[in-house]
Amino acid sequence: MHWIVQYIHDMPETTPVDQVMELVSLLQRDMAHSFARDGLTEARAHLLWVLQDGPTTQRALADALRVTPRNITGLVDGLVASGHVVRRAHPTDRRATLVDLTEPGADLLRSMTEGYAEMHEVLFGGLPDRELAAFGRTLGRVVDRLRARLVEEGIG
Amino acid sequence: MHWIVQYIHDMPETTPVDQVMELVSLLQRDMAHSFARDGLTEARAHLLWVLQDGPTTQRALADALRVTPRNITGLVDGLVASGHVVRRAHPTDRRATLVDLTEPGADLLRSMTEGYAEMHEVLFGGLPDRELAAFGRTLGRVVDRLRARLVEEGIG
DNA sequence: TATTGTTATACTCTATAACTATA
DNA sequence: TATAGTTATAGAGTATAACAATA
Repeated sequence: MHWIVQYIHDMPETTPVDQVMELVSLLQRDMAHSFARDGLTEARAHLLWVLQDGPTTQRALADALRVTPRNITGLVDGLVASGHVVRRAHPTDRRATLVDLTEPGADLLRSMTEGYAEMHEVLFGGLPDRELAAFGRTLGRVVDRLRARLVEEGIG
Repeated sequence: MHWIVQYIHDMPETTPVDQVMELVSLLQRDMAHSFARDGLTEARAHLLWVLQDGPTTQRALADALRVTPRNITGLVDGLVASGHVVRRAHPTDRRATLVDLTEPGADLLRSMTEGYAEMHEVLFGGLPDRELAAFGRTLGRVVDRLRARLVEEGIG
């Protein structure tokens, strides 16, 4: 299938898998840059992102970020120090801690959400609707395949 | 454009950007799992991958991996300890060190290359040629846009 | 003077294990 | 007993700064 990309970019060795890998690499760099500009690391940005859904226990954050509870302690410590979140007592479970956004944290999350929305324009702006629709259909299948593979391998 | 994915997956809030982000997330997890199975971290796997092109100076590795030369010292130390690479004297520049694959390192790189080739089947196997071609065309444009954005922002 | 790679130091993310408080 | 979060400890990746050897 080399010809697909050859035709467009004249890069004789580029395959669709290469394109996907480059997309991943570019997106990682772009996001890391955005987060750093906001004074965030990727892990802390991820945690903040999860807090969109409201105050969350550290246990739930550990599940969402797929890291151990111990890591959440450190990430929350950092975000408390930077003034983005606060720890609050859980109303019914005295073992648990709720992590909640501060006002500056909520502001930052809002700007992150706006950046996420702008990503649509960056990636797909000006693309014909039919082309975008077809792309979305195929991408949906690819994502489903990959998700199935992870489940198969017991990574899910 | 929400309807695109709604139509297929009945996930009312999923956008093409969400799909791309999930693709990135799933691929990261899949790769991290593969590398760990081979006793590698992502950073060391990346370094090994660059060595496909032959013996390489640490300076060149730093550029390829986009990290400081100091980091390369640590990564190469680890790969030397695990027996995957060796340091060799540069034939003409006595300041420089060439990093080269050992036989076990070359074997592992070969299996990584095979895994990369199999990724085509995982992601696209069974997809009609026309659909894959269209996907590759659109993905090429998306990657180009993203690359341009990074250059614009001075990240390139 | 500039470059290559190192030592020294520090920060972040990650993990496991042992522990306290609570359910 | 089980769960939520912490302290203790360790390893890996990253960075800057200062340095020695070489170009």
